Amino acid sequence: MTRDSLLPLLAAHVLTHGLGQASLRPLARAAGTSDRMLLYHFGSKEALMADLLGHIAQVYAAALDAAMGAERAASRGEVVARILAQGDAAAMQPFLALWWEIVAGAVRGIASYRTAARAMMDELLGWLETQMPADDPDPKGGARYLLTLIEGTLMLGAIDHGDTAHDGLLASGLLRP
Amino acid sequence: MTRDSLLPLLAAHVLTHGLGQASLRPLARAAGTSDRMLLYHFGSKEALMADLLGHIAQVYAAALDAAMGAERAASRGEVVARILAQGDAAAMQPFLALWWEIVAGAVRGIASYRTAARAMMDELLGWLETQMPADDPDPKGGARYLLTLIEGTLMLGAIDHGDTAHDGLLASGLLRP
DNA sequence: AAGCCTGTGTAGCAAGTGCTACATTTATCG
DNA sequence: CGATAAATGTAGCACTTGCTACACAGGCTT
Repeated sequence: MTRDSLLPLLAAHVLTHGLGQASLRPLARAAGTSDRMLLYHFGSKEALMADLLGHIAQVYAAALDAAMGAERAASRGEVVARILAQGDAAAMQPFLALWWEIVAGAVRGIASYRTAARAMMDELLGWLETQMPADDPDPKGGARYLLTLIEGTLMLGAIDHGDTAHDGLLASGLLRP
Repeated sequence: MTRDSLLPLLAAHVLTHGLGQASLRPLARAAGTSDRMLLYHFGSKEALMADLLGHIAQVYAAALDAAMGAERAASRGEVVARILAQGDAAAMQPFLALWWEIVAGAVRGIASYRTAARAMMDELLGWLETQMPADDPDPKGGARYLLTLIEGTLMLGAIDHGDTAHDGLLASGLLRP
């Protein structure tokens, strides 16, 4: 059991149960080892969480790569629709649920959370830029505009205000009814 | 020490220290009482949190009321600028920091968090509608559009991507450079 | 073969968690 | 005043938290 072979098991547990349940003994159980060994491999819980969040950010990046469509979208609205469909996919749900815990931790100043949040958002923004329509007049600014809208939509969806966000997107003119 | 006189003290502690540190003994210390008495007044920690989050939602609503400008904005961009300036205000920072913990809890299915999140977002949306320009062609949809943008901006700001959001707002055409 | 480093199990510690039992004070009402 | 109820203090329980001390195996080099 090396450190690298443990990370996927730990990530799986955190993705389904959340960061609140991420204490050493449950994590160890999920990875088939003991709290003693987790500390042996990672040094401390803080270091473990840093490694783990880093690993999760990598997995997220890989998931985005895998989801990257071959051909570009024809309009900004199509980009938004594609990404939101992507966000609704079952495979992305655990990431979304985890995301808000990471944001909350980042705001509270926990360094590893900040790092993971930045990494995941950089990844998403980069991906978004590649997805912009070929004839977009301002792909860079447009990607940032869409990212802001998308994140707002995801947040509203997370608190049962999905309809609000949907109506907002309709009013933006990006989506057709 | 009645239940209602305790709530502001508890809210103050939670607003500055976060929900992660909200265990009975620290809360009791902040309110000048004992864990024993908190349970006596609220019945259980779960009930306490429900009451507390409800109270915080009320305080938030009051803060929004107090911040409501007298005259309407002239354009959607001005509405966004006003609200973001409002969000940057020191008085709102504790609410913002708490907000993401509430969202994270809501996503994990904790009922009282969901309720508080809904209440606060309903309040903000209602406030936003009153702030829309008088000549806006679609105040209701527009408010939802702006809400989505604003929440996305706040989230990006929370993870050091404030510049990204700002560029996005510029690209949206709502804000002038 | 002797020693040593890496990996692992067992047991435990001090602190903190929500909550409870019991006793006691304080206030209210007949 | 005396009784009854509401409010509070003191101790503690069973459990979880991150982390550590100690022992002990197995394979490695010399």
